[in-house]
Amino acid sequence: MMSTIGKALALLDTLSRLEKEAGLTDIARQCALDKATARRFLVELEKHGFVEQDPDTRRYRIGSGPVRLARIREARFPFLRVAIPFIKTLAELSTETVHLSEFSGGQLSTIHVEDSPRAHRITVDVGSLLPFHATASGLAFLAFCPRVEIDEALKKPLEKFTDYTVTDPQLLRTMLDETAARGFSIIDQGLEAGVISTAAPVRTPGGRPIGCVAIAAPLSRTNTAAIHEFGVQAAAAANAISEKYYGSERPMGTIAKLRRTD
Amino acid sequence: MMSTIGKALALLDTLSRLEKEAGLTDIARQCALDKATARRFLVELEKHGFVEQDPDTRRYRIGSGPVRLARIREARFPFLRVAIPFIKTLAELSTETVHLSEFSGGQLSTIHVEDSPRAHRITVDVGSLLPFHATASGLAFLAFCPRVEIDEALKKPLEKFTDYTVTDPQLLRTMLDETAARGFSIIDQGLEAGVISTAAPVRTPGGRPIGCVAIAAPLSRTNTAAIHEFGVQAAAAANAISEKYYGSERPMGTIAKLRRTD
DNA sequence: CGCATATGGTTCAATATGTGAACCACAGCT
DNA sequence: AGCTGTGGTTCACATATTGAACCATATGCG
Repeated sequence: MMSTIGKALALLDTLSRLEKEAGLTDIARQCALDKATARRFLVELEKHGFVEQDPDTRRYRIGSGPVRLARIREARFPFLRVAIPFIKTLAELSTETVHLSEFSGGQLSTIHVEDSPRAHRITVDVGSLLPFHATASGLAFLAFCPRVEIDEALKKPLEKFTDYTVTDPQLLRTMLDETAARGFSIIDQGLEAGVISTAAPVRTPGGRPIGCVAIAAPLSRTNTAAIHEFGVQAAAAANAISEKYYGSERPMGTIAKLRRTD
Repeated sequence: MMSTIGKALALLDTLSRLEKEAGLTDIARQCALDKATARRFLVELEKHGFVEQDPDTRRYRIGSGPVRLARIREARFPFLRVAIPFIKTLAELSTETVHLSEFSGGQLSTIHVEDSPRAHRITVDVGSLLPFHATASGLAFLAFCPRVEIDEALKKPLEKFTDYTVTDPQLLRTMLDETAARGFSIIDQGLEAGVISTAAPVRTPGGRPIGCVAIAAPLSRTNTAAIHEFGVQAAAAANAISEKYYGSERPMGTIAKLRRTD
């Protein structure tokens, strides 16, 4: 069974996914918890500032506790601060929307977006989740994970978001192999029709992916060559971030050759 | 006894206070938990991205889970975004250090600071905690809280930070009354010698304080008139933030008259 | 080298802790 | 009046949490 802590954090998570503040009954239902249990959790979380209850409406929302922790985390581990300049440059270079994701709590979520300067562009919301099998980021992340984690990810039911979403584990495996070999992933309309994306992982010196740099473009104005160029650029940016972030430790195997020779 | 959730969140909190990443034994000791318990918590927290374990050093640090939540919180409840311009303006106007605090988890903590442009200035760290009885912010916050919460706050042992720190509950009560009547608080060297501060609460339309705007100045270059002027400015800023933040709902009683007539 | 003492991590019986059906109290609606 | 929806509370029962004692490994040291 899931621990109490796990349940409480899951509650926080669902509360964060809700469109807006929610009432006790709602929250309990959404989390599949008893009303009494949900309330005990909420009270406990509130004591520590992780949730707040509006004194008027009595509805609950995420509190400012996480904000405090986030500031400390960012101060010690300034992933965003390091990565954003590269993302910005990449957005200018590619003239397409570039977004950065981070792996956290078993999910890959968008942590920064630089919009394409063009009028016709892809928009991505900060905070949105990126399914492993249906997005370039997901694929790029998974491709550099240990075998076990790939197996586990592909074991779960894979949602079909568009007519083009690949849900066959076997086919996904070959796509992952290609991604690993190439250093970047390409997904054609996996999550949304009309969008093609490419992504490459930011990795620790040990080679573990911690997030991805992705470029998303309207399918209508791209071709194979352009996508490959984007992929190379994304890989270069991801690699540059990894290096800058972790200092100039050993430049990590497989993907190193992809660094642009500039 | 404290709930499991409480203990886990307390662990997160102490982990956040530690200067850097910490090992299992350290963490267990700091949180007064058994090693086994601490580890179970850490594992559980890690599953949800609230802590990370460095794969090499095996030490633990705050994870990126809180960052996700914080972004969502700030998107829905953009306190900082709304408040910062006012804080900036106030810093320019007063030429002293201005800081913004927020109530969370039973504590008042600093969430933003605009430094004085002067060389000789007070510095305040983002994240630092503001004791209710010894800071202008604490006093301003408490002064507009319901009686019960004042009683509770004054019941706790009150630390004496400097020779000037007021720790007598009775005297503090009269100071709170003055603060409530005036709309802003003044604390003379309550937390640090040589520093005088004034603060005013940001409040919900219902009148509940959610945080404070405070101005901190070196005692040596201020006088009664200047401090009062700062107080009025802080109250005006706090009020402006409250209004902007909560829309133009009813301008909330007591403090309304303090809005600057500009 | 061997012994001592750190560290991170694991086990399992005892019990403190969390659980949830049933329970209020209140508010809005018919 | 009743009905139905909230938020919130209680308490006997069940189970998740606890921590002393336990590894395994690593570092320090005479």
